[in-house]
Amino acid sequence: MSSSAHQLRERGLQVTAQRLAVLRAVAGQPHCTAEEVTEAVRGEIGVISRQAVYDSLNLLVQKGLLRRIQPAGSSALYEDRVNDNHHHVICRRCGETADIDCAVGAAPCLNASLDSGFRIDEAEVIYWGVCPGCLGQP
Amino acid sequence: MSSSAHQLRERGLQVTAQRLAVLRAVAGQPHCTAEEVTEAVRGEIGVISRQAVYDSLNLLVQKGLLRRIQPAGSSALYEDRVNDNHHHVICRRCGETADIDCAVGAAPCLNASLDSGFRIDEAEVIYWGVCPGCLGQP
DNA sequence: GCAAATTCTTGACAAAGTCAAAAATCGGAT
DNA sequence: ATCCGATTTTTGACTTTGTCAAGAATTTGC
Repeated sequence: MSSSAHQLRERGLQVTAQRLAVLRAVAGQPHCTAEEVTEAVRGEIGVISRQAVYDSLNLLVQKGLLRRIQPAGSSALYEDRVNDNHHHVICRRCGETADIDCAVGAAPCLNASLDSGFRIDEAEVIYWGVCPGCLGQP
Repeated sequence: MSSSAHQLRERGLQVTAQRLAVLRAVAGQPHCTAEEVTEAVRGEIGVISRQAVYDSLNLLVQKGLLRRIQPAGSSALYEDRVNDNHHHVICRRCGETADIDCAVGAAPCLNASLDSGFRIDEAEVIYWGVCPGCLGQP
């Protein structure tokens, strides 16, 4: 099995109620903000400090258990879909964020950059548009 | 001709020393921050308020004279290359940002999103890696 | 169960940007 | 050329998102 506790231990991290609750919060609400995580965790384990939320999120992102996206005009969002090269569509009107699988393949557009001199390790793609809900109300 | 002043008037905007200086600042230093714009403008016309910088940048972005990119972990950057579908590479170590033309074509990856229900109008791509300069010093 | 290391809490702080109202400037009409 | 209304800029407080640092609490290997 691969419980959250186990995943933490595997990476040399201590298992704490806060971290477990943060992981659950993100799993339960993909594309959530740090603030939404805080609220969800408080609903579950009572209290958590803002700093613990940020520490946990940063650490979990760094250890590869969570992924952070940071779209223009919004605070950072977190999700637990990791290592699967998907991208995001964001609604310009309501900010709704959805996952999207890139049709180009496993490494979208990575061939674009051969002559830049950079050693590139990630291509991040964000699509901007209007979501189905907002399309209905012009 | 298409001077900056002319471009402003075309869009129904008044021509002010501040706006012209902001446009020149961004043209002279692509991928600059609002703060760098402020410094450049102050060097040129003496004083400008922070609010005027933000107002101008926002307005010019909205009117299509500038483009804003907002990479994770950095403040917003502005550039005057507009309407030409280029993307960006950012160095994870020093933050250097360079332009890059997408090899995929004029509308990169836009086909990815047919089944999302979103009406997509832009695909924003940011490549993350290490720049030539930083590669030399490990 | 204990000690050392890690983690959490608390509270101050920082950066980036926005809000609102008053002052100044721009530009078309006289 | 000047005036007046509309737009733009200044000023200064405020908000949001996140970080820093030090001490208290928790976790975990022994």
